[in-house]
Amino acid sequence: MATMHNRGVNTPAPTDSAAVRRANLSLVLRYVAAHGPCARTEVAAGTGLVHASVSALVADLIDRGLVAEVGAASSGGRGRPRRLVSLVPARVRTTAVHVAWGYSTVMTSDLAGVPGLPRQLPNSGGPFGPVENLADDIASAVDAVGPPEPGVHHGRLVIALSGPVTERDQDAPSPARSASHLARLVADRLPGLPCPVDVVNDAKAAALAEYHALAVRGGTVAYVKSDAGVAGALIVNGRVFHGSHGLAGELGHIPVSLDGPVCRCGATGCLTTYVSTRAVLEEAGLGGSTSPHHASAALTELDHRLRAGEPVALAALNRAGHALGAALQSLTGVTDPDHVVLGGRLADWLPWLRPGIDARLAARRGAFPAFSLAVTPGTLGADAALHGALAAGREHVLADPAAVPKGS
Amino acid sequence: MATMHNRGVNTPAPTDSAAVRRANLSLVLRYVAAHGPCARTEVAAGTGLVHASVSALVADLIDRGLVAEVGAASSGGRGRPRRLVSLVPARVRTTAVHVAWGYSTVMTSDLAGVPGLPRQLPNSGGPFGPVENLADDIASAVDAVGPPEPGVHHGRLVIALSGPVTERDQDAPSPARSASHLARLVADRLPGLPCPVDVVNDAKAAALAEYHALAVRGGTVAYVKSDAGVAGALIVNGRVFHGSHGLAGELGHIPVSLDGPVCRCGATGCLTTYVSTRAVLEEAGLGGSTSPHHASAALTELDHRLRAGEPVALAALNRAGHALGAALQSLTGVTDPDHVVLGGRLADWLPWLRPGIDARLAARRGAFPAFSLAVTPGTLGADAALHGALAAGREHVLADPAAVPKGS
DNA sequence: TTCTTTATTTTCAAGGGTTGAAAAATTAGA
DNA sequence: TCTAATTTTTCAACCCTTGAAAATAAAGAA
Repeated sequence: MATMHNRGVNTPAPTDSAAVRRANLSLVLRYVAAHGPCARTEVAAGTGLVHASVSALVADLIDRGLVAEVGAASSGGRGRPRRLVSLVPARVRTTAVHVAWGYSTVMTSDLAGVPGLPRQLPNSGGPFGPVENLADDIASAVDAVGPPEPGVHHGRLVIALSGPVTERDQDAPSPARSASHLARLVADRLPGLPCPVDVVNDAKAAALAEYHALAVRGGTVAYVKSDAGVAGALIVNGRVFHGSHGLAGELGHIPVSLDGPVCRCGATGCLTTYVSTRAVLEEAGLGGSTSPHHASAALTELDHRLRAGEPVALAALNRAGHALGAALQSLTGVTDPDHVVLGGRLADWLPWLRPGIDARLAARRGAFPAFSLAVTPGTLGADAALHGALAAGREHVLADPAAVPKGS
Repeated sequence: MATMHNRGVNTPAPTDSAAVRRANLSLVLRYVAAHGPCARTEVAAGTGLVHASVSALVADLIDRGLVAEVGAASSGGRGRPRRLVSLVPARVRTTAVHVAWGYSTVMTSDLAGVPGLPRQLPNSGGPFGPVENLADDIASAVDAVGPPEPGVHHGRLVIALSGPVTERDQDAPSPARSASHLARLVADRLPGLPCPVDVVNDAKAAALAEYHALAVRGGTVAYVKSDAGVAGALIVNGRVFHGSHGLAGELGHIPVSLDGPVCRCGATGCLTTYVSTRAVLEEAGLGGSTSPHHASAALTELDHRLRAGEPVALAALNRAGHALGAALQSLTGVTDPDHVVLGGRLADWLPWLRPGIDARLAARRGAFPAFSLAVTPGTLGADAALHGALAAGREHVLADPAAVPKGS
């Protein structure tokens, strides 16, 4: 009797020559994308591939429209002039949708990462509503930007979301709220757009975007933001680190003190109780109302008072800074990043938070000579999640150019 | 003028058919190692490779002596009987050395992970001495177990070490104390053993060993131990996670409280000040002397008092348990592991630590339904680092069987 | 102007890898 | 003794990279 064994989920798939082609196509495309117009010789030297291979690979990429010749360039000396090839950014369009409470935002980008203008449109609810409504909202947002022009390949639709639909199916509260189910619902509503649909967590997407904005290669980068809630994510070697249940990098409920305020989560001394917008506003004497409108006005008022040097406001931020510093101390002890990016309100507040952060990290700096940790404000503002979703979409094309069809 | 571009450190190397062969050889070897004697058909079904490929790959592995036919096995029905192939564990020997203060321990293992008896021998110092002495000690430890028998391939010599020689060159305090320099010194002293030499951190090696002992696949596992000092490591998908400066997982200096005792590192409220052996002994009224002999006696005495229900001793452990629980709360918030293994003294103390740990983690369990975190004692005791070093050595062979030479 | 030199790109045979189909091997049952 | 069934091996076909040789194209020299 023949025993049929299926490969386990963690068993790698067999490798064949197609995988080799994929990897080398990706290598060449990334090189051209990163180094601008360049000759085949330069690509060969930069990638370690041989001239002959580069010729074939570039020809393949030209067939797929991802790369084009942009004329010759005599390099000073004699000899056959170099024929420069360059990325064709417009060949691939990536679309990202971010669903918030009351409105959705949609944005596209080309392969070079140049984004189109973001478009906002009202929706029927938020990420916490029925999943069918969610799919409707996403589909109409995508419809609003219209179909891609002929000859433009639609690479991927990426949905940035926070709420009960999670990035990985195994973390979803129920099968109906799994990423794959939402993706299928959206795809069904967009029959004219036959492209893969991904769901990413919005905080993780924002982290990825800020990581790319740093323009560092590799390393470990942590991202912490505070808006409605405190969230965060960890980027390791350019990829989101999920952890076992998709909760890695979520610093909101890190304990800062053994006996701090009681958090909504039930624990005591969570970071959230020190640095959330609500906590800071209350500590500054500006709390009381929960309406979004009032909160916005209160934030403006807080900013005025901070700039005016009002002692109560300064004390509130100082308290938050020390708490955040302690959290970063924990973060550093566990994951040893070299960079922390602060997003949301934390980016605006950083000047007033920094003394507390530095005080907490000073000891560590002294004890470990090799230790270094840069703490900087995020540069992308509220659109960070959208930009990250677009970057995730582009990454798929760069990693597997063979998925873009050949022929004009 | 031709511009020569070298590939950047993070740029992947080009892929070729040799890489394909390597990957598939590894796939087949891992399958045979994990599933015991099995027929080629079974390997094909389990790996996704085609019969023809499996035949060729198995023949290659037989050539290298890593696998052998172990006779036929009629599978009940009619048809040509299956010819079972099995791992040949004795084909490869891996050696690990652990250097401690005053003595070194050396152990070997075959490819199946069955270890030889550990051997201890006195050395001229510890990991903090001159690197030349370190190399001498390691070389004489390896000499003590003798050369491998003819026909046995020596896969790798792995050195488990804690101290100023770090696992990665970039984390070393000076070039003279880099892992590659030590490896070269050791290799020079062992001219008869032409095999690669690796240096791994002993806490990280112990973490890897405990991970393998759990027999889980993938996931995120954290390891924390307390002996002379508090250390730890993080295993992600079966590999050590280093972080940016090789300090990831080092929980010793996580802040547990904003205003705790002052630590030697300069910060306040570090985990070390609550759970280190010294701190617990002092808290239990058994501190005072720093001699190793006295500490050992004090630990035995502490154990007696704990079992007798002595209130001061119980209080000391309770304090440590709550601190450790808070640290695990931080750990969970940052990296979201599904398993924490406690090593060293912590494994012995776990029964008395658990109430504090559980109290701290209870809130988190309630807030995140999907959250789960098992906390278990390590099962490998003091030899964990050696076992981990051996596992790291075996992993190299399993990942690249082509490095083992062909021919008997 | 023509020839030589130089640098880039393409072409081509060779070698290694996987694959699918056919052939060979081997045993149980008719 | 023959047939069916199952496993293993063989073999031609195809894909990919590689190294060397050929083709291409411009600058400088005669």
